Amino acid sequence: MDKSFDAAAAESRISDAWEANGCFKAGANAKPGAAPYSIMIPPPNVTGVLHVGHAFNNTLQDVLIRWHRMRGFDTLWQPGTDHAGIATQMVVERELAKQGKSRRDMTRAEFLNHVWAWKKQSGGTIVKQLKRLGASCDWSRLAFTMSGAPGAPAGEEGNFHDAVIKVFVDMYDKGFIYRGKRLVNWDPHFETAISDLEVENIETAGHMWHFKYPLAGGQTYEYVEKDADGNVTLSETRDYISIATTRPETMLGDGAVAVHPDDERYKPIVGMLCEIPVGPKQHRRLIPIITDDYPDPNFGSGAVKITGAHDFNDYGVAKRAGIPCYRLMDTRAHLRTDGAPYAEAARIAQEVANGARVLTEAEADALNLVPDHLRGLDRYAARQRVVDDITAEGLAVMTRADDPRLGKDALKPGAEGAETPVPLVEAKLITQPHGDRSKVVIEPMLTDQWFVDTARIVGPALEAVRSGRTRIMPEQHRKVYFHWLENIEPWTISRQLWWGHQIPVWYDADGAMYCAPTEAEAIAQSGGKPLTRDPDVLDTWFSSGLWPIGTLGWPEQTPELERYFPTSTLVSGFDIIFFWVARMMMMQLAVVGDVPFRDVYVHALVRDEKGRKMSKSIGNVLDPLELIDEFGADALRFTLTSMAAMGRDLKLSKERIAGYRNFGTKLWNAARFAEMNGCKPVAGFDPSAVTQTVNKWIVGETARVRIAHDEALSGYRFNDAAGALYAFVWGRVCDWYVEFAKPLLAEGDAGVVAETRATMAWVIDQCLILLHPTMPFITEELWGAIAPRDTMLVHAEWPSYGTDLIDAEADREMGWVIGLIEEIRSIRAQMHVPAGLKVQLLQVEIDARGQAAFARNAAMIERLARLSSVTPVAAMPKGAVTVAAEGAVFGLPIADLIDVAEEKARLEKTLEKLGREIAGLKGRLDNPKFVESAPEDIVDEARENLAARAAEAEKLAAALARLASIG
RNA sequence: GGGUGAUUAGCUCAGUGGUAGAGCGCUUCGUUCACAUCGAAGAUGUCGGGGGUUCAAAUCCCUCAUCACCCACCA
Repeated sequence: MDKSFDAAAAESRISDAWEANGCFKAGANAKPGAAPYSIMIPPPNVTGVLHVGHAFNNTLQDVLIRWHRMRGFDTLWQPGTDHAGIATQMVVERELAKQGKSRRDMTRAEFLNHVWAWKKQSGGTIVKQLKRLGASCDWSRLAFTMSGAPGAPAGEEGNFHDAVIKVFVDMYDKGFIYRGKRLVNWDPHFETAISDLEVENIETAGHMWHFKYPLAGGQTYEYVEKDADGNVTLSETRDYISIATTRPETMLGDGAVAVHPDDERYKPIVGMLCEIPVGPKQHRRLIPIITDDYPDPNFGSGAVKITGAHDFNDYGVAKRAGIPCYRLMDTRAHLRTDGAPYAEAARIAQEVANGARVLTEAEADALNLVPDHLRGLDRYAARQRVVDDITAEGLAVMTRADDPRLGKDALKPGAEGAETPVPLVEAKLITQPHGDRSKVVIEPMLTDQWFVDTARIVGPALEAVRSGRTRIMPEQHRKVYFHWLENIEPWTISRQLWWGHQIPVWYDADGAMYCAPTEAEAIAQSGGKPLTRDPDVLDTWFSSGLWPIGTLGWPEQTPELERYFPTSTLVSGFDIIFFWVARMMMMQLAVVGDVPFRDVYVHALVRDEKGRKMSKSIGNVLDPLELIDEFGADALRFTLTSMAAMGRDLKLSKERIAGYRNFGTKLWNAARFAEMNGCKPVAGFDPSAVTQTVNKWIVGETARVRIAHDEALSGYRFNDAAGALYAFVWGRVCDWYVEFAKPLLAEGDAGVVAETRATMAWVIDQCLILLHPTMPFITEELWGAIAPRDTMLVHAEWPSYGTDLIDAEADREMGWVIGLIEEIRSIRAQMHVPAGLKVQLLQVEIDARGQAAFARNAAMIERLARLSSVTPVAAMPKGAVTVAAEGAVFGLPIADLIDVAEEKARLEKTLEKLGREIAGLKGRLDNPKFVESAPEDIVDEARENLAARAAEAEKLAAALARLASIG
């Protein structure tokens, strides 16, 4: 065997062997009559490359799957990828752009061919990367959320598309899906609607302008402001109403100005008309001043302009008050260029405002109220023009340059100075919605879209978690889940993209809708009319919401669906609880009436060592593949598993991974030691039949760690499971058992040597088995290297031994031996005894139990404490250092080597510490309430502790006294 | 504006009622035949502040402070 594990060389070889032997296939290694255990992989984007988050998520899944597989469950880990509508279309369009091509120059079918071609070429990347991590998915079942879609090339067959379409049609028929013109989040970059969840609200520096809307016909009113006590603080005659806005360009689409019904300041003018201070003077529009509960009298001027087509709040007000919504922008958020010239549109709008005319929604939408000189401008360019125009006209509200409201980032055109009036433009932090993919500011847009009426299917999803039919762990995420579902809004599912599942709805010439799985059926429904299909596709999450049943063959009642659904565990990051987990719950319950999974384990985010989210722009991204290259997949996996404490973000650093790489090397060398000492696995070895104390002890320790590991993993406490294994392998097996075994193997009689070899081989095997779920590669390699085996380690039998292997007497004895060795080592180090020098141990007094323990383990103690001999003496000689152990006193005659003062200091320090402990224990035991109320075992433990500490203190006090007599 | 979580050794973090641990780092020593990707020994903590419950609090409750994240329509 080499000195260390060559991960780079071994990993691909081992991976190939696992796959070649079908080790990961559904049901592989299942015991007869085994219970199913299934996990659905969160499908990574087909465009994706493996990042640390994937590595984390999939490591945890693999640990669970490998553990269950070894335990003989009928396992399925279902892999696959997601077509990721927007993300993929974005990538392919970018690729096309490099070749000077654009989607707009080709037909839909042509573009989709490009996407499929791209998917074929690079869609397998992430799958290969998952394999490098060691993910033991049943790769023969690799699924894709667009398989079987029309236009899919050979090799992309499957029925996922059919399942998605069937669900859409069913939900449409039940009325769970509807179409309507609504204000939706519009991404001007991708030119599509997106759902609420795809919007990120980001606080950005912005401005709030204050403008005057003149009252129609030069009317005036007395504007009165009062303080909280009702004292008048301002009273003046005004011919305008002051409006504050962060988006002046939307003034063009105003349909009204709203004030709160209780706002005394504006009561005189409610019902009047005021003028929008933009556009050609001769066609300036007048709009009504209305009341609504929405305006907050304490914010801004208390008056809000109502632009129903470009603001969600305004939309609500407009709907309530019957104010028309005038759309100002096109799909790119440029001001509209279509429709009649401004003069004509403004005239019609004015008739509406005057109450002389009523527009239908469609008529209002067709009206382009953008003044001619602003048409075609980008929204931000338009904003500047509008502000300039109004300011030039003198309709900006003026204030003094030292007005604190202006803030340091306020726009202050013209002269500076406190006495100089400037337009009131407040510098303000504005929370603005951004597209999570495009990063551009979202424009609320009035468009026709498809929606899932989530309120109608949310009930069962709430109930399933409330009742515990599906468990969400850690518990805190239940609240998040409940909160979101209890306040759920309709889900916008249509996207104005080409890559995705096209909505199965057709329209006839009159606009009547026909929803059917195929065009032929839609035509039949219509009675044979010519139809055109809705061009939109479905939100990616609509199809991934069907991932559990879709991958198992639904709507066919396949054996896999029968066997593995509902799935056992879902492992997901908290960031997609709403996007994915909640929607899978709702949709599976709505479609097949059952929960998609029993347990949901929600893990945290991986961050960099400074706790920042990893992002390309910061440049702090750790590439898992590079980490695997550098440290091996096992090291990365063990690190992630060790850090997977529930509910907390984890900060990943290379140092930590290096530490666990070293752990692998440690294991490797323990196995190497075993090999070099002829420790071969013995068929039929019975761990309960060993006779040597040290062997009994390590067998018991092995049982302990198996129990601890399994309990931890059953509760999804991955870090505890990994920690227990680490402490056992390094802290018990390597630090002690291997060292104990050395003298036995070198000097023991034939029987002892044979038993120790067999035990050592067994212990190493147990280490490999127990570590395999977290460190599959190195353990598989060692498994094969140690001996010829019937099966690969991936299919080895998981042990079930329990506490019956723990021998209390062996435990106690080895605890005593280890304690004694540590004590002697500690004294040697503190007294500066040269490490290589062997010293004599004097046995001053020892009870029968200690005598026996010492005798059985003398060779080990001598070796590990570096003793030259052990000599019984009648009394502690002068100059010997006292070594106190339970039931015994030893001495180290190292007088000529030590400094009396130093030894005195050592004893005093130890005594002081003991004294504190004794005082604490005494204090508790002297308190009658403690003895009465505390559990018996706690009290007993305290008593035993006190006795042991007191005995030790006594011995050390004696030693100190003796030392004083010398000095 | 709501909500959730965090605050423990120099750093990163475990620890859900019994008197505080790990890894890394640090100090000293070590070429003992598995391993220097190692070994031995060691130092370092008013467990964020304050109050309460309890025989007993890092742990439960209240409060304050700071930080992080999520959700949210203040023009």
